[in-house]
Amino acid sequence: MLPAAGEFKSEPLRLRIAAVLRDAILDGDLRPGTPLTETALAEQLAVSRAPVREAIRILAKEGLIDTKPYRGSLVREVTRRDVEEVYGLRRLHESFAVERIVQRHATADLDRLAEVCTRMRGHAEQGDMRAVSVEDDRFHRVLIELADHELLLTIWIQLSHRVRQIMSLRNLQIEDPNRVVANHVAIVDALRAKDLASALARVARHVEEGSELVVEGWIDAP
Amino acid sequence: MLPAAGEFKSEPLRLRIAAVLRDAILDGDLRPGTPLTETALAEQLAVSRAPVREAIRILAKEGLIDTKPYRGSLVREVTRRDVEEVYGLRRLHESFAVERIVQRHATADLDRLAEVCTRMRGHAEQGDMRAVSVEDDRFHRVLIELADHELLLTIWIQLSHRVRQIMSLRNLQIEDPNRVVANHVAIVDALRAKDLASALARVARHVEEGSELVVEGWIDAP
DNA sequence: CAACCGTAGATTGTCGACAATCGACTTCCC
DNA sequence: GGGAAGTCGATTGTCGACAATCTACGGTTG
Repeated sequence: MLPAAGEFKSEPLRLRIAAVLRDAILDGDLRPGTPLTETALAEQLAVSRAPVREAIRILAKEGLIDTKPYRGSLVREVTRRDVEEVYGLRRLHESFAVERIVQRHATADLDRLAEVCTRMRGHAEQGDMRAVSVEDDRFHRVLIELADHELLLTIWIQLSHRVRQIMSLRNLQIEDPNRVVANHVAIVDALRAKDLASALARVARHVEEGSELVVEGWIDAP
Repeated sequence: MLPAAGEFKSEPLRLRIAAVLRDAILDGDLRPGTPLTETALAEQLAVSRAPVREAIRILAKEGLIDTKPYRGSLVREVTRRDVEEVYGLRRLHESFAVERIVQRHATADLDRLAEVCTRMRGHAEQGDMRAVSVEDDRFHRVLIELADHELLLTIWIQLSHRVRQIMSLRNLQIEDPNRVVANHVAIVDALRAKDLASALARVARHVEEGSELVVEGWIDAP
């Protein structure tokens, strides 16, 4: 098997740098408040300031970094309000996706969701919580994709980044994996049955649960 | 009266350039398909390529410009699908805002909306359709602001840009100004009465009308 | 001692030059 | 005449240097 095209013709530097920084932020390696100075990063990464600068701009647009003119950038603080807003919009957009899926009779594509569920169940049975949450992410990503709405997808991607960051900052996996699997299966079932009301309710409930789990006891930085 | 602070300490160049280009695109002066080369723009604006480059990146993130690595940028084409997607999300987000406004008992702030309506009515009576649509924009912007949701607002701003571009590309003002005013007043009334169902229906209807008016007869570039 | 001014250090903002890449055109060979 | 390799112009990608700006600190003055 030949390597993917992306391996040879490397992406522009700024995108690779942005990806590195993004992962570091989203995984909590760069905690909120950490200053990001162009010069220092450029030196560390052994590149010039130009691509670093552009990477920072990209992440700023994604809401991961705060930048003040002539003063520098730092990893954005995540307040309780941010968490509530992110989850609120997440619920809104997932509901929208569900509506469209039911309307568009995309029942055939639902197999993609079902596949994710079975993989998730496998990991759950083996107690691999890490893998479960990866499939969890994928599930919701696929759900949005099935809505067949480009603009929705781009907004969703931003939101999902924020969600990932929030989860890493509050690294608790106290959820019951079997329950998580059951929740997702229930959503697929409702979609298969084209039961819009039920699907909406289950999605809303699911997001709500996650939100409560995270918001509860969230402490804002002073 | 002293000049505003912004007059003295000028914003970073990239932002001013981005603003200029954005206005040009949104007003239809730069039509979709127009190539934007960094060198040419830099020369025209008598600046270096760096800030021009950043401005282009900003607009690319906003979905106004398409960029291909090493190939250049051009004003993004707007397809019928784009129009449908933009209006679909616009409706979604305005509905969300209405829900929050009713929930949060923000009835006092509704005066801000009422003010916009009266200004709009004034312009309508004088037949100044241009001014009416400016107030129209402001109305929906204020509506979103009243939802008191920062993330929603940032997404909305992007959406409103796209809406503005779409309107300029299809410069028809065949709407009856008095009808437009009445629609907005009706929304405020429903909000005042805390009649969520009615407010949602009226907003949805309003957006739908605008959408139909624009989508109808939209021709995609080949 | 307090308030103010000015300066120093750090950081971003802007610039011009060079390198890398892409797509189209040309040319060469069959 | 057709196909493929090579080349060329245009454009972006990257770089290092210099300028502009901000804040904090320290000195000065009443």
